[in-house]
Amino acid sequence: MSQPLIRRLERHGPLTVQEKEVIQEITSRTTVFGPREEIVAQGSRPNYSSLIVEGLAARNNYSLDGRRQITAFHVPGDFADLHSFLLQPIDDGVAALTSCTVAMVAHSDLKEITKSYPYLTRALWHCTLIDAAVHRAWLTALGRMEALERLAHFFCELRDRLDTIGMVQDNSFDLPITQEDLGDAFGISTVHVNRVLQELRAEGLITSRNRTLIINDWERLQSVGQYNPEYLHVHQPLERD
Amino acid sequence: MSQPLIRRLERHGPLTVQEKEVIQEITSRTTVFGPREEIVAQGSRPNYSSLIVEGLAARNNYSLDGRRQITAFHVPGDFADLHSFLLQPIDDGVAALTSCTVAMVAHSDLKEITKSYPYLTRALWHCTLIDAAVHRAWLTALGRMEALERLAHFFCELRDRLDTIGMVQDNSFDLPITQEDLGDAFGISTVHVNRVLQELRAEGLITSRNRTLIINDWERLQSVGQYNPEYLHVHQPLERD
DNA sequence: CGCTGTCTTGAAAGGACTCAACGCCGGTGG
DNA sequence: CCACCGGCGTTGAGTCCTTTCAAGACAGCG
Repeated sequence: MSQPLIRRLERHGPLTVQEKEVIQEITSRTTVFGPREEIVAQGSRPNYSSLIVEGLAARNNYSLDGRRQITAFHVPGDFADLHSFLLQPIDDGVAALTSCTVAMVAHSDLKEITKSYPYLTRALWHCTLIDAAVHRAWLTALGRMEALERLAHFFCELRDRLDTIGMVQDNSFDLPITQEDLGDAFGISTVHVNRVLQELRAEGLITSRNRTLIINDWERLQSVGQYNPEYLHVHQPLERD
Repeated sequence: MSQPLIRRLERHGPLTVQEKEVIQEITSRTTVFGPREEIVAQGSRPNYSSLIVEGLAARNNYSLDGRRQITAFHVPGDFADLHSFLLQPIDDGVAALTSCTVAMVAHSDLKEITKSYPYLTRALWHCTLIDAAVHRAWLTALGRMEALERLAHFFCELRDRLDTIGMVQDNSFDLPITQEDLGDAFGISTVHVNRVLQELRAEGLITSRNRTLIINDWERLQSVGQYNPEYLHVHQPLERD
């Protein structure tokens, strides 16, 4: 299997043979985590960053009184905590939603990259910037959109992110996220998630059963969610020189 | 006046003379913007990043139907859109809240830094990671906290950020942010901001008059806002080698 | 002195929450 | 092979936080 990080970085421009070798090398150590298992603990100081090779993961931020906020979902090819390279301790823990294969990339290797591979450095930096751009899209959703719009927006986002890695067929994809998770991500109660999902179904926008989401009306779902995929910068070229 | 960016970066570790010279050089071109003036337009593709040298600025993200979400506030020493170096077009515009002195740092200069100054590169990357960490703290506030807690949390955050640049005296500081701005940042209506502020005042936590905020009970304000300053990474050391 | 942006207040309406109970389904173990 | 169990989804009713609309007060500025 080709390294998902290489594919991910090459979305923005080709890598040299040498760069690809470096990536291959630093991502060779992998571990498998079971569903609901914690990959990185909030408040810990790992000396590696976790790259999702396979599976779906979430970043959890528990507030002082124990409420959970999911700050990100991660698909294969995403670094779940690349920021822990420079930011310690880690302020949000990573947990597997499904069974996950994770590559542990040593921070020392990342540091070497910043010394010898300027383009790779910018590409990795770029990854963390997209992460932040998604945070901002979520901020707008949480701050200024209603529950129905938030979920519609998220389903659009997830569709596009999964599509770039070939995990969408006919606007349908696996959705191993519980209603409780959705609530914790988008600031609504589990009960209300349930009702909003019913509304999306009743509106003919989606079908969901057995952990599978089918988007029945892609145009209208985007419109309801006020979705504009630009913030994902999926194929934005990254200048090499 | 010593360059605020140098002071900012040196919070995490000393710079070499040469590094300081580089920073001094790339931040030499400055412009002044009046209150409410737009510094960078949403959707534009600037070839420089804006460093706030003096004044207070906000990042605005307008959704498709025109609602505004403020995604960040920036104090002197902050890059308002360092991410535009690698992420184009810019997804959130920058606007001055007060009169602002802004240094325009050419992206070409930043790219040169990534080629020749690994430590500076990591330090700048680090700046964008803290930016994202603040986003996550806001996500938790917007998703899982009530209006009262959100504002309490923000006042704690702002106090600490202003304190590191010497703009707080006796737990009081200038607050040139209107109630409408606060609402747009924390997902509440202007009317409700007003009522929540009254409650914070009635509880004896703050006093606010004439664009000045006085924190009367710092301990309790932090407790109400469930505030833990760790995510700001104010004095986290950044390894040089 | 009047204008305009900002702050304040009141009342009614609505979106979302909490609590509590029930249904569904796949997995486990006897 | 079936009963039990736990996780997840669904439903109903009452409550509460927050919004909207509308109007008035205040303050700085030209």
